[in-house]
Amino acid sequence: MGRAPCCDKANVKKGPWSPEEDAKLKAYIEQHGTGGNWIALPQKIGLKRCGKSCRLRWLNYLRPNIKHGGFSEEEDGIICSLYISIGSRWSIIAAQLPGRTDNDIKNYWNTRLKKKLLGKQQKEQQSRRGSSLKQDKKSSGNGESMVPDHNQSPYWPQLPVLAAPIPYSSQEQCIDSQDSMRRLLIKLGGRFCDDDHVINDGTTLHHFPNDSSSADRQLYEQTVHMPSYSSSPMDALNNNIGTQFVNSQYTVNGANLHMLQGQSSFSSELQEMARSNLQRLDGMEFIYGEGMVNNRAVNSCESIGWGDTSSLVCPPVASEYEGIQQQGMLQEYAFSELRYPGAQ
DNA sequence: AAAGCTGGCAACCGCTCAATC
DNA sequence: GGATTGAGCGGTTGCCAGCTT
Repeated sequence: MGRAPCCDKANVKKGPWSPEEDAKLKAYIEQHGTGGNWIALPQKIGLKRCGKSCRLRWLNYLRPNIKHGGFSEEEDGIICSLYISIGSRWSIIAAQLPGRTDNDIKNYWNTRLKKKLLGKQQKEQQSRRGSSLKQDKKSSGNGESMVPDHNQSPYWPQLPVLAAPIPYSSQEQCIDSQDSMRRLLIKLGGRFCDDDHVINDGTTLHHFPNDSSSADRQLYEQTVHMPSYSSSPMDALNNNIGTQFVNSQYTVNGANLHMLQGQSSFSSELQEMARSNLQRLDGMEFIYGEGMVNNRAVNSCESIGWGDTSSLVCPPVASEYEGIQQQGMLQEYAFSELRYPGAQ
């Protein structure tokens, strides 16, 4: 019954690998292969290491043709595209970058790429804010802005764009989702404005007085904010990926939260990121609730493993990953190009 | 020059899933 | 069919080098 124990944890060396250990492991694997059994490997070689540790060392460092550091713009683009499409599935992302390991990519994303993108976003926001302030001054003329002061607080313009275009099945759900939405916004590093009725389309700010008729607002939201999905949200996502959200803005009806129009490409990336990772982001549960995913109802309490979610994300990447073919890659490149024009 | 801080990276930990008994 | 283990994966931690004060 069962198999032999993995390793004697007390007799196992931890910490950095010595050149001698590296040499032993490399020489053995190059000559004999792993034999399909990592656990037995260290004993055969005479290494006081856990099999897991050997495997990791080989895969991340000793394996031939491993590249370290020096990520190109092209690789950046691929990583971003895939991260946004499938989330932090580093092994899958690594498989698209020959010579790169999942650990390397993970570290690169966490330490550099994420900051790089955030920095880019902040720059764009600042310049946009600068130009819109000029416009405000011009258009208001008398110095009285249509925009309430609170909208100029630092909390307002940095709101990340979040897509929540999935129709709610009930008003209650929508209202109950406020906390989830807040948590998500915080998690994504964004800020939100609690003030009612204020909508920012990226260039002008519209203020709905409290006594605005709901019909007016509904019309406004229908014509400007809410994209309509013909079948399912995810169909739309798949069909319009990379284009639709940039030009969309949303209000969450009754939720007192407002999504800003694509203030930057990175904002829409976060949108996508949020959409494709909903089941893994705390606070995203509000999006699905009992909503539809690819035309099937999803119970909000159901735990959805990644293995079950192939239908939720970009098909070429998530559902048929094993053979990501050129078609898939081309899609990713196109997607990337939309967000990083000229980056490749 | 030294102490403290920060960022990058290697390695470990803990979990899930598949394979095996 | 259930128990156990191995493989693989993503998240986290700890160390170290470089930078700042």
